[in-house]
Amino acid sequence: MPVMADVARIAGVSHQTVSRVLNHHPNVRPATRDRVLAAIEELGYRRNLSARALVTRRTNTLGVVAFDTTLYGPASTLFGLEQAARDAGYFISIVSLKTINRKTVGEALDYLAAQAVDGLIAIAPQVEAAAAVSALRGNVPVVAVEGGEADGMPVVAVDQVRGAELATRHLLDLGHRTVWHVAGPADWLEAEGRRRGWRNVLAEARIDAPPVVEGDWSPRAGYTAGRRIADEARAGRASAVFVANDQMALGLLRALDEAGVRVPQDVSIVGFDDIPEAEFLTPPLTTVRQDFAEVGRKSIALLLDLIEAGPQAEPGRVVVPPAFVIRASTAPPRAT
Amino acid sequence: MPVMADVARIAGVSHQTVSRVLNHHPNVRPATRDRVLAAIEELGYRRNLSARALVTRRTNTLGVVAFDTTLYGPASTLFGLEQAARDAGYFISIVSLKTINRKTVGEALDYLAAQAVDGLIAIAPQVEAAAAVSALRGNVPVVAVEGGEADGMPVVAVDQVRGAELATRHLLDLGHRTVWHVAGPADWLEAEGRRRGWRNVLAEARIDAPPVVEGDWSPRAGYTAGRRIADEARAGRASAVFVANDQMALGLLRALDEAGVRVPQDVSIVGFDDIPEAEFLTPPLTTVRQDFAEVGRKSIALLLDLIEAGPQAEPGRVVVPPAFVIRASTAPPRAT
DNA sequence: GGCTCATGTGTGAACGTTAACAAACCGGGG
DNA sequence: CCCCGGTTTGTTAACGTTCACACATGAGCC
Repeated sequence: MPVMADVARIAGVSHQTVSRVLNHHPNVRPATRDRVLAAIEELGYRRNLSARALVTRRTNTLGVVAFDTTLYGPASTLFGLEQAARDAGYFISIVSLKTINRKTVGEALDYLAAQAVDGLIAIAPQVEAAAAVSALRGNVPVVAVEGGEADGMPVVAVDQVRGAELATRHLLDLGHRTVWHVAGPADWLEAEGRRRGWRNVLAEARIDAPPVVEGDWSPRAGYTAGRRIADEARAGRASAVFVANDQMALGLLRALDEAGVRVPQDVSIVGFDDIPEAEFLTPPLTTVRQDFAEVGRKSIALLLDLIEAGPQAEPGRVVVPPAFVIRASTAPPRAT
Repeated sequence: MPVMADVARIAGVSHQTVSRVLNHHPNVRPATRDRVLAAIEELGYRRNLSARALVTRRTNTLGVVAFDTTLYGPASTLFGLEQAARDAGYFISIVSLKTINRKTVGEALDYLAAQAVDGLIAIAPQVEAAAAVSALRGNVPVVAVEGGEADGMPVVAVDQVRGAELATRHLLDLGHRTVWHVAGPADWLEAEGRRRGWRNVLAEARIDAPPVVEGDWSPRAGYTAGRRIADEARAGRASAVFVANDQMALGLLRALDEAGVRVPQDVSIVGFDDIPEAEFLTPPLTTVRQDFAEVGRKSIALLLDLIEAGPQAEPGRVVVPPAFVIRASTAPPRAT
């Protein structure tokens, strides 16, 4: 493998001049630059990033701590993150956690610290995760994705509350007397936001909120919730449900079908996420779309700002608006 | 940040001894080792990987080239890969491609080469992708995941043919006269394998294969295929379908439902992948499960072997068996 | 013509680690 | 007592970059 000195020899300059060309230093005569570039081309030279990192103390690598990257949301965010980082000339190193607690988060940060990442993105959807990252980060800049406002960490997130409000209001506007809610796990920030948005709208409309049906995001939880909802529907107490994510909505749809409760004739359903499957469920699901790719891009942009600006930059919170997608799982109630 | 020399001073040894302790060199007196370890602990010292990489010429980083990591399969494989690499003390650098062709693959490999990765995993599900990677890799060891036997690259893959055979045979065993197939894109290796398995079983049973219905993995394609299948079913020509993946099966289910074709009474459906949603579709989907995590682990293991062994290692092909999961979308035909 | 100043280029020394070699130490056998 | 081999430790020189500085060169000005 050729090194800088080889290029320098071929181009008839010093290695320092080669370095200057590579780093786009202004004070290089065009003719010289061309000679160097030609030599680089000729030798197929690539600079050694380890050597560079050693002296500049920057690795050009960003660390990402994520949780269950198998789910559509995190996977899409990751994709956006990776894309944006690459465009910005950064490398990305990912740690996917199976469980989130202080210990696993600590190990993840250790692992990334070992790599001397220049910055950190924490996909920290749980209250505890955000806190753990905040507590354990050294003095690396950190951006939280979908995190809370915890401890002055800058945050990039979809406006969950607004999304939930759109969903709930849509159901009320259709004429439903009230809206049930199948929620995500209580310690997830997104679940909390969606719950709040739902509650906001009901409160505003002076409607007593039905009890929250707890779930864990999984289709199975949605199925279990669906049996409960089916009972309520048959008793005439439920005609509209806002489900905290599409996967649960899918399970719920299954349970309602089993119970002979028709959607949307008997019960209207709204989901959250707009997974690729949503459009092809039976019936096609009305849902709230999150632009995960945009979240990824915004996060990288914010993190790079932070790295440039140094620690004096103020936290800030970047919010990405959700979109509401109306399909066939919602309709006016039968007996208006 | 403390460096090796600082640790050495505190421990009263030379930096070289510190290095030896860190690298588990045998010839260090236990007492000395303990002193060094204590000093490391005291200072919170971590070694600088850039400096290490500079002199050892190994970055301890593995590159992964992937395609659409938003899908369940690739995302799960990635997760397994990441897990396994971390366990083995390696870092992972990922490039997710939006489109696969020689140019994009070339850029991806360039990007990873810039990082001087020690080895490469190519999630190369398309014929062309595998070829591109094979052609453009330098002399880095490469393992293809779900790739073809192209050009002597070692491959780790789920046995697609066998999975398809299990699915098709199951339908025939139930008494169906023939089995239709909704296939994936022709240039995907997995699609090809599943198609072959389906054809094998029909040929073995001396049944003329119905025309292949082409799809592109998406729920939408499944929906389109479903309208076709519904027509065939009403005409009494189709009572069983093997769909090349679960997402398409989902869309197909939707189309059949719309057309008033009942599953499994009128038509039996088998999918492929066992996505988390499969169990909660209406009806719960009989499908072929792929152990993506295992694929990830096996790939890393194979790649590390290759890195150790050097280029003389023979290619080899590691096959992960699929599992067949029977649920409620398959039944004997109505008129036996 | 000599001075200043900007521009372009080269020289040497880091950066923090590992590798190669050398030296010191220790116990045992002659 | 001395030499020999193995174990343990230290010294020095890489690895390939960038940074700080010094040195040319040439233009512009008095």
